[in-house]
Formats: sequence, C-alpha cells, structure tokens
Amino acid sequence: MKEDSLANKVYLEVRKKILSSQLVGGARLVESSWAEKLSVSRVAVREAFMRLAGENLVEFGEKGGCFVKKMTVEDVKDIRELRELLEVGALKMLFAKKDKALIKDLELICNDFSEMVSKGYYGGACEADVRFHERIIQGTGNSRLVSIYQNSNIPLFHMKIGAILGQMEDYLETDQEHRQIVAALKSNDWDSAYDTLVKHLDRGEHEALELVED
Amino acid sequence: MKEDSLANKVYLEVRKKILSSQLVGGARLVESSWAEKLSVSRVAVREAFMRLAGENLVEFGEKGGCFVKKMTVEDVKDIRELRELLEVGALKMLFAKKDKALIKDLELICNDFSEMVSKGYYGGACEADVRFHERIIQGTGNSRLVSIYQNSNIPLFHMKIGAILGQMEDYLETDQEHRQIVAALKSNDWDSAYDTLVKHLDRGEHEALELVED
DNA sequence: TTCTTTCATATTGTATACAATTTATTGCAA
DNA sequence: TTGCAATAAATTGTATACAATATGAAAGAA
Repeated sequence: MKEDSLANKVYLEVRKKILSSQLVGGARLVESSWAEKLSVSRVAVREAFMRLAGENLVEFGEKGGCFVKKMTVEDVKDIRELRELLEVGALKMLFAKKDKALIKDLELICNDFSEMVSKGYYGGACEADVRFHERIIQGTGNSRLVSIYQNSNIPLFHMKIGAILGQMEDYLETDQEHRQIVAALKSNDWDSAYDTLVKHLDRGEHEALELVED
Repeated sequence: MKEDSLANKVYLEVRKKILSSQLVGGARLVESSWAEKLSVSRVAVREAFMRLAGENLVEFGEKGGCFVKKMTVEDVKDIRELRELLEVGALKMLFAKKDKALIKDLELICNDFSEMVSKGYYGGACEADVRFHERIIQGTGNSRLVSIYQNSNIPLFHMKIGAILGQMEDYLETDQEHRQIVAALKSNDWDSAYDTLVKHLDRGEHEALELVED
C-alpha cells in the first residue's frame, strides 16, 4: 500500500502501541476515538483494524467492536514452546550452513551485550539479547521463518520481560549461554548447542508467567 | 468481527480463491469488480483486502492497487524448509506427550488413506495426507503453532501439489512412511520417526518446485 | 435495595460521493 | 512504423451520511 496512506499511518500507530503494551490486552479500540486522535476518517481506522486483525493483534467481538488480543497464561506457554521450536530448528539449520559472517555477527552481539551489562545499561543489554536470537533466525536465510518469528511477537514479548526484570544476576548467565551457543556452533558441537539453547530458553519461562497472572 | 458482515463475506470469498489457486500470484484485485461481483460496497472489499494483507496473502503496490502475492521458487524452498522445521518440532513434542488418542487418530487416518488409494480416490487420499500432517501439529495442543501452520498455507500448498500429481506410485511410499512414523511414535523410537519424517518431506520437494517454474 | 423496562446515546456496518491519482487510448509528429 | 503528448477512462484514497445495533443510564415495580 502507499506508504503514506492514512490507513497505513493508523495501522503503524496502533500496532506500535499494542506491541509496546501501551495498549493492553482486552482494551477496546473505538473507531471514532482513533479517527479523531489521528485526524482521519473512520474508514481509514477501520482498514487499519482489519489489517491488525489479519495479523492477529486485535479481534472483533461477535457483537461488534475491536479489541486488543488478550495474552492468557496458555498463550505465554504456547509462545514459549513455539519459540523453542523455531529457535532450535533454526539453530539446526545453521549447523548445516557454516556461515562465518553469521558467527562473527553473533560474537559481536555477545560483546555488545557484555559491555552494556557491565556499564549497567540493562535496557540496551536486553535489546542485544533480542538481537542475538533474531540473528539466529535470520541466519537461516528463510524469510518466511523470519516473518513468522516476528509475527509471533516473540521479540517484543521478550523485550517486555527483560525490561521488567531489571535486577540482573541473570544477565551474567545469559551472556555465558549465548557465548556457549556460539562456541558450539563454531566447533560444530550440536549437542552442546542444543542443550544450552534449550536450557537458556527454559530459564526464562516462569518469570514470563508471572507477567500475565491476574 | 460479525461473522456475517459483508467485509467478512468478501474476505472469505477472496481468500478461498487465492488459496485454491483460482486467483494466481500477481493477479490484480480491483475493488470495484469485486464489489460488483459480490454486491457490496467498495469499502467492504477494501476492508477485506486489508485483512488479507495482514495475512500476507495480498500486497498493495506502491502506486496503489492490490495484488495477490507471488510464489517464487525461493518461497517454495522456504515453505518446504519451514514445514520440516515445524513438523519435526511438533513430532518431538508428541514424543514427550504420549497421547494414546492421538496415535489412534493417526492410525485411522492412515487406514483412510490406504483405502482411498486402493479405490483410486486420489483426491481423497491427498486430503487424508494433509490431515495426517495437520493432526501431528494439532497433537501438540499448541494453538499458536497450529495457526502458524495454517497461515503458512502449507496445507493448501500441499493439496495443490497432490491434486496435480495424480499418478501415484508415490502414494504407496507415502502410506508406508506415515505408518512408520506412527509405529515409531508408538514404540518411542525417536530416531526412526525423525529420519522417516525428514525423508518423507524431502521426497515431495522437487515435484513442488516444478509447480512454480515460469 | 435490586431487578426490569424504557429510552437516549454511542458505536458500528454500510453505502455513496468526490477529489486525486494511475492507466489506457487517441491523435499527431518524426 | 515508432515515440510522445494530450486527453479520456478507470481506479484508488478519503470523507461524509445514515440506518442498524449495542451500550448505558434513568425510572419505576417488586
């Protein structure tokens, strides 16, 4: 679509707010309010909502109305599981590829991570953490996989958790695990890489769960 | 959204046509034509298109216009790879679950498959084939994984190939492989299940590629 | 009080209208 | 013939209007 269409503007705006949790699950999105807030007509807003529905970020109630999708405890579990499935699969593909540039990138990201942690930039460290995992997915060169990973909102979900935790004895462990995965990739040690990744992902699980209890 | 809204009607209609290849990749979707064809206003059509864009089934040109997304050779490769990743991951989860009912279901599907092949119902056999793989995904109980699998258009893609092939010395092999996977699941033999599934999926690859060459 | 019923308000679903843009067609000159 | 400009037609992006539906508040009965 035209990059500058009004519908696109609304889409981007609402999407950002949802993904950054400024709009919480279950919240109702009223067309006229958004139309007014962004100075566009309701049809543009409607189109944006439809597109978000296609992305599963909002849903329409049976009796009308557009709502931000809720995250249930079940969802968190499913996302976690899905994430492991995707990342393990991607990692396996990387073992078949032997991409030097990729390994270099991962190492650089690890260094960024360490550095930010040591300086107390936990937000930045969290970003580096996300990037590490995204880079693994991208490394497969499979654009559909990348887009699924993105559309599952895994990266954002990840961010949110990290941002909240804050106090980070965990960070040191994260750093080590990342590095161990890279090392295993370098030395072609699949078992080590696999075990570390799974352990790494598992570690985050129960913290994640606390986020949605209500 | 209201199940019976006009936008939804258009959405379902166009979606079906795209997924069943009645609308081919690259085809332009003109709002007014569809509005007329389905006797609705253009806004309903527009909303439907936006939702399809969210699902990545269509895209909007920079100079306007809505087009059915093209399948490139690259896409086919990516889908195939993604499919393996998802199914292998799902299968692994099944090994951890030990779901008797699931195994029973898979066996029944295998029987349906054999029966239809033996009677020459190749279309039906193909449906059973799709169902076998979908059941594996569903078996994980992870609704997000299921929806990703569906949204990747893997089942449809699969159908299309099967429908075209028609002549089926392959079917016997397919049958055996399906049964072998179930047997391995029953006897908890992961390596056999894994090898068979991978081989099974690989077998379909180059036939799939012929479909998009142009 | 608490529960209905009634009515006013808010919100949505849909159609139509129109300006802006893109695409196709014609006519003309090289 | 080909290339190019001018113009007509088609198509899109957006706003407004309005009927249908849903929501919420007030009034009255148990």
